[in-house]
Amino acid sequence: MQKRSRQRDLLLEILRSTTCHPDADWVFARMREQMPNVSLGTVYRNLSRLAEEGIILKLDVGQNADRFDGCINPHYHLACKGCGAVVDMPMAYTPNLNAAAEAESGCEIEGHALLFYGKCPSCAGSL
Amino acid sequence: MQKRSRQRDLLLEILRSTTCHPDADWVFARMREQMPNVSLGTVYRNLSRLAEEGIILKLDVGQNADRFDGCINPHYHLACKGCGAVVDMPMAYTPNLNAAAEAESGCEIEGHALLFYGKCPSCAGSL
DNA sequence: AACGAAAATAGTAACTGTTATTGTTTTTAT
DNA sequence: ATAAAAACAATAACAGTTACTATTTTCGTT
Repeated sequence: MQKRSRQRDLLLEILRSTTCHPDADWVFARMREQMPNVSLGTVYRNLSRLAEEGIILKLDVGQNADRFDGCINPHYHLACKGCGAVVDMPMAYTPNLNAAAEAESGCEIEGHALLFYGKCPSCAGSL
Repeated sequence: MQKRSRQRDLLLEILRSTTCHPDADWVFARMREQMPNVSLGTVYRNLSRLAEEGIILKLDVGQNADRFDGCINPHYHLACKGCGAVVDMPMAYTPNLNAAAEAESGCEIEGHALLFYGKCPSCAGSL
């Protein structure tokens, strides 16, 4: 039987109030500001759990640490080679890709992740 | 000034003779069969280096360990939730996606990775 | 072919992100 | 209010990877 916790509520609130696709450490730091004794394990445990429940999204962006996203409608991302940021791409999600992939492959497709690499608007042009 | 090494030559030969998108440990095991004193550090060092030089491909498939691919013409992959395998998808690479992404985003796109998740042909249907 | 500087290696220690463990606290149905 | 279940804080353990150091290999020069 599942029970609420102030820690998980705060975590979700923090994650939903940013667009920065943070990693566990960033979330931990924000949590500590309001709840100084929260432990890193709790952050990891709840991030995993919420992701498994489909309440948040876990992103694998090829950098060392996993990133998380409070926005769960399917969309694509760019990992910026300049500043390391992960930003949402303003382009339509293409559910057709799944069918296209299933067509000749013999695979059972459940979903896809499309990750662009390059430079975010702030870093483009600069270097 | 760059120098060849028997270790790196063997590594590349091994990687090019398989289609299984192995991780560092797998490569290490195959290396040891033919070169019993090779060290794991050497495997990691050369995998990174070859990937940086664009001679091989480093894949980030959301599992714990990075995977590597001796085939560098751009193509897409599926990470199988059943057996953990990473398989090539028989579908055309879409260079247009880069332009589409660049269009409204203000980003400078260098490339993209498209990863499907689901089940590979062997695992599809089974469970 | 031998020499020597630069590059690469083997072996090992260290580091990073994450998960597991354990004893305590919090939650919630009764 | 009670007590069982769930979640927690703190910390240890773990996996994958990188860094270090002393030794070996490569290869241009002699």
